[in-house]
Amino acid sequence: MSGFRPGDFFLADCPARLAVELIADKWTVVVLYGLSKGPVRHGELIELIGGISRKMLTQTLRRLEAHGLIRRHAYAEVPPRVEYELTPLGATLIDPIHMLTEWARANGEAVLDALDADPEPVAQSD
Amino acid sequence: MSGFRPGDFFLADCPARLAVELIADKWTVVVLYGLSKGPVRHGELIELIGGISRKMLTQTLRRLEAHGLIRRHAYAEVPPRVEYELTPLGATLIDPIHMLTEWARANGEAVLDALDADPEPVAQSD
DNA sequence: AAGCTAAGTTTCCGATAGGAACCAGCGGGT
DNA sequence: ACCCGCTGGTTCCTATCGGAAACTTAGCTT
Repeated sequence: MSGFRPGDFFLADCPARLAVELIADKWTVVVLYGLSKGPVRHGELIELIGGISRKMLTQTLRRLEAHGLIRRHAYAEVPPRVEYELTPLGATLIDPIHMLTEWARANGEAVLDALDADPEPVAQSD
Repeated sequence: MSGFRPGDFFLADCPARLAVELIADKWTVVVLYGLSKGPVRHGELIELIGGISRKMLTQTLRRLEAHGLIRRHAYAEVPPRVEYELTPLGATLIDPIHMLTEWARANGEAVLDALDADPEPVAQSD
């Protein structure tokens, strides 16, 4: 075909695809990054991240918890206090995420330049 | 707050967030990976990737083109032939993507284990 | 003339995303 | 005694996402 052979991982059915789809949504990477420096409370994440709704945060956290990437710690206090922190497994994702953020810092502007160099009607305002 | 100071990149308003949101959708990373070994035709990508619809592929390719990550080459032939390839900018994304796939290869199974260790009703079958 | 081909596009429709607003439990002010 | 508000979470509702499948275009084969 074009350099790939049927056994190549990542394309079609393979565990890598599952894993990539796990983190390839709007908030997962941002939330993981927000937890990268230690335990953080729900409300702290809300203002830290900026732009995420409570619902999406809770939903993202639940999914990460179910996938074993973070751990939830609810303290029986009033008002409630809930902290989230990376598991050792989750911590292994921080390096790849840092590579992405490094790329973004280095090339983000080039992407934006390309965007308004082609003012084609792609109808989206990323 | 919890180790972050206001100037930290990535959280809230910053170019890194824009860039991460650019690639944080279901297909972008997979398509870029599919192009990582040289020019590929539309139809080749369809069967190479497996599971993507023509519509989503076209849409993803258009967006990547608009962001300057890939280049489209349409040959005036019948039946049509269109090849896509990474731009130099797009090629810089391959390394971060490889880190993700390496992570996935190493830890994908652990994630799946965690998933069916918590059979909580998260109602999704990633 | 009919049918194939490859890349797109369009239409239809179910699934998902995501914001606004609401809920629960309890301590404190008045 | 009553209401307020703090915090994490959930419900409701709509806009968007995204897949399946039909349609388009134009030259070549049969």
